Amino acid sequence: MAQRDTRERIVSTADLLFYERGYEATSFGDIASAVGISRGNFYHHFKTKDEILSAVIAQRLGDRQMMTQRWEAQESDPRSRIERFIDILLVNGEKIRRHGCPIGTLTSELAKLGHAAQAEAVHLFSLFRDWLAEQFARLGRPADADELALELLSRSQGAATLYNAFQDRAFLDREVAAMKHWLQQLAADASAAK
Amino acid sequence: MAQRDTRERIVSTADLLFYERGYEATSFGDIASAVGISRGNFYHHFKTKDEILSAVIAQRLGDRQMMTQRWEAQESDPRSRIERFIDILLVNGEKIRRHGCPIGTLTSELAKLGHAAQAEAVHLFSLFRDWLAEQFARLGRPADADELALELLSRSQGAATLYNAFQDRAFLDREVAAMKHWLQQLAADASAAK
DNA sequence: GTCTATAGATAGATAGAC
DNA sequence: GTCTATCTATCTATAGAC
Repeated sequence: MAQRDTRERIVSTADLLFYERGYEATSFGDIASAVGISRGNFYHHFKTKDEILSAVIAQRLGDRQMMTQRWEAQESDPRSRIERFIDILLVNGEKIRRHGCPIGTLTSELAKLGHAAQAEAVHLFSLFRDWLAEQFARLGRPADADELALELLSRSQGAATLYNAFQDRAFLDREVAAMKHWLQQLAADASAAK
Repeated sequence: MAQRDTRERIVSTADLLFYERGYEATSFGDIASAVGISRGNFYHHFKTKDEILSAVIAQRLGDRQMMTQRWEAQESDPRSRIERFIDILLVNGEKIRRHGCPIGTLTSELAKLGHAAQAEAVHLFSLFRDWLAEQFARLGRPADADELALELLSRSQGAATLYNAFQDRAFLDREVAAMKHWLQQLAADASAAK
């Protein structure tokens, strides 16, 4: 299955380069030389640049879905699961400092390009939005679970953007602490209401 | 002063196109045809693409500085001034829905490109950061004025990014209301401490 | 100060040998 | 399935006529 291997290597390499340099700024030649194949071979696997973008987004969707499933398996209570989401900012801190959030920056770029795949990229946000909403509902906030999910997504996006701009680690740590404190208050209020 | 006019038209047009399509995706030809001049004439005013980017950032800096000065002239108390900042999200709502925040998206793109002008673009954030910090200090929070300024900047960035992605006006309105409520609490706490 | 013409590099994409 | 060679379009940038 050498074909399958090459295809996967192309997608993984494109995923990384699209994140680090941006979609528009990454050429077929960049990807081909990074994978170690010729441009001609490249076109045997993907006919257009749009095709590889779709494959990259699909891979990211799969990755993130596995991530949330792992959190569900490892953490039993919704608050701990949501904390795992917040911790992405710390776990991927160095990457975010250099290249921003891989979901937010891709979505923004595709929106500007008027690219058809923008809707697919937004699915990446929707995946976390829906998963977080489910956790907030279980935490005792079924009525405004979706609003809380969007609010947390929004805060993490803002933190990623400003950390990328200012590169101020103290700011990132404060934002993470603030989100966890906000989450703790929600959990405490929910317990008191019972 | 036909030269000066042409130069200004180039900068204004580039400013708009860089915002709507992104810096990398906008070519000299795009700018030249939008202005209504030839590509050759273009190079009489700007020798490289980097030069025009610097001019665009400088113009945005001037615009935003005038904006904050206008807010200072029109609003006497710091809380009203900070509210004017929050209101940008509503005033420019339609543009943000389609193209995101002009400062956040430019900074992110330049960071990915490893572009030298990224530092200049971050100055745009710093301008608002410093101005907001001054207002928070006057509001009675001199000790953590800069932290509060970054927190508000962060929230507005997150709101802009998610509004651009989901295009959900109700979400944007909720975020604006939440920021104003947070500001009101800060002002009330500051008054009580006196 | 504005234009046309064009260089030189690189982009996405294709054809065909092996 | 991988390669080389090549096409066409477009990009940034320059030269020189008017």
